[in-house]
Parts: sequence; structure tokens; C-alpha cells
Amino acid sequence: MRHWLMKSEPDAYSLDDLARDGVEPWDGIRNYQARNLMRDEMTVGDRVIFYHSNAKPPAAVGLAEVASEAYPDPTQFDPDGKYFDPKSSPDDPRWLLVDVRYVGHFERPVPLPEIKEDPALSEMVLVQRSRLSVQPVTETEFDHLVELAGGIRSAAS
DNA sequence: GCCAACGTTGGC
DNA sequence: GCCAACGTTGGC
Repeated sequence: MRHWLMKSEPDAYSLDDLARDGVEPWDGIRNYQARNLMRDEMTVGDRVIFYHSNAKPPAAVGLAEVASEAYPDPTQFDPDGKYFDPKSSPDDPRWLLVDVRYVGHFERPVPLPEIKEDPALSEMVLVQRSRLSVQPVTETEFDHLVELAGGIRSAAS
């Protein structure tokens, strides 16, 4: 069982949206490192910290979990969609995704500045290398962050 | 809106 | 295979 952090811009898809939808295919990932993590490292049931990027402030806002094995991202085959990849084909798909299921909102979102100043979280990929949108989190970091957040409440706001 | 970091593309 | 140009991410 591993732990992850996945980013989303709340204007595009927020934790509230996931709470409403329940389960959502995490489409549109076009970074090989992120893809490889989803394809090779994720297991159904892995816990995921849901992070709002490009928010004011950016913050870890809740929890989700991996809800499927990796499978081809259908948006890469849609010529009219913004995630279309002309170099990919259904025979040899380039981009994979996993489904993500809502778990809960944090009692208190943890803003990025607070994450950055916490010595226990200084090694997080989020702090060290902020651009990766799907990233591994150690169990220690995960537990610490959930504790900072005061745990989760199950209902969406 | 700016721009640093950094990943990808493509000419050679 | 190198590397310059370019595009994207995402904090500020």
C-alpha cells in the first residue's frame, strides 16, 4: 500500500467536484513520470492526498483513493478534445489513467506555505520539485499531513 | 501577469 | 544523440 499526492486546479476539477461525482477517471495526465507511477506503482485502495494547485492559497484539501488499475486515457483518442494525442493509437496507447474515488475533505485544508515550513514535510516532492502532478508521498509524510489537517470529515461541503 | 523550472520536440 | 527552442506548470 503506497501513498500519493495528486494535484488539480480547483477551477478545472475540485475536491467538491469529486465529492459530487464519487469516482472520476483522472484524465489528461501528459507527463511520462506521472503516467509511469499510475501504470507501475499504483494499487487499488492506495490513499491519495488531493491538492489544489493554482488556488489561493494552494493547499492539500482532502483524501481520495485509487479506484482502478491503470487503463488507456480515452481523451487521447478524441481529435476534438484538448488532450488529443495524434501520436497515440488504441493499439498502442501512450497515456494511461486510473480512476480516483472520493474519501473525504480535511477538517482543515493545509496551505502550501505551512507544508513548506514544516520540517517533517521538507522532503516532500511537492516541496522539492513542485511541478509533478502525480507524486509519491511517504507514509510518514502522509500521516503527518492528515494529522495537521485534523483528519477528515466524510461529508462534502 | 510574470517568470523560473523543467519536460518535450525536432533539426542537425 | 545533442541541445536549442519551445511549451507547460504553478507559485508568487
